[in-house]
Amino acid sequence: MRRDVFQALADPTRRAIILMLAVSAMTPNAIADQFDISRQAVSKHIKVMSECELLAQEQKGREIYYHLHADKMKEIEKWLEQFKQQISKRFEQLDEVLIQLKQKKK
Amino acid sequence: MRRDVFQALADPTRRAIILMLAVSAMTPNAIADQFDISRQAVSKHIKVMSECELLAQEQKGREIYYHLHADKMKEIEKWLEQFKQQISKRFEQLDEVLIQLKQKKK
DNA sequence: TCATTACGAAACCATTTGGTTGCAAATGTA
DNA sequence: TACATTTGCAACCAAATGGTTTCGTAATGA
Repeated sequence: MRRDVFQALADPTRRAIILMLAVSAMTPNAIADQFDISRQAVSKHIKVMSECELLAQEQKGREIYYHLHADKMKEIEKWLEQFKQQISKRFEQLDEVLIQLKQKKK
Repeated sequence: MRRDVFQALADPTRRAIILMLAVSAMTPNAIADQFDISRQAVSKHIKVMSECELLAQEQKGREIYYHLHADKMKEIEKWLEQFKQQISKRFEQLDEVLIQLKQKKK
């Protein structure tokens, strides 16, 4: 099983859960109330996100509050930075072509 | 089948392909040469990315050059913005708690 | 004309995914 | 103590995923 933040973001339900937990920690029941799927289905999503260290749990009596480990999202940003860096290479290559065309003219 | 940019990014091979195509368009064979999997496996990844409109093809004789539709990546950035906005709400709530504590002291 | 090359499509397979229902354990409450 | 609530875990299922091999077809070049 692949377990990284990209995998966590791949499912729309998980993305919605992440946006909710970004505001404040919640219990599985409270999260499940917001969706049309079963509590257990939500629990599975929570498990996936826990496995990629996006979530931390805090037991309070019989309730478990899930907190978002927001820093993990930086991995996405890091990749996006890498992506933009590659894009800039494209333009560098274009520049080279233009320079070569210029030299041919001479 | 879910077909969005998040899905496209979920697989590490696809992420690597995207980074390559960000620099310049490539043919399926040229892409496959960079990986240990079969050309057909790469073709499947290309298909997934095409279906979520991340790729555009340009036929040149018997070769097909796949170009990256880099703008599509903005959907990821858009979601990340939304995420950060939610995170900021968390601090607004914290501020409220502090204000309430202050008022209780009086 | 004919072999080669580049590619997509199809069939197949094991594994993963996203969902379900049922159950047991732990905790809080009457 | 008895009962209700919150939760995780296991079993199960259909569909999707990521890979393979095989085949068909269109363009290239000798």
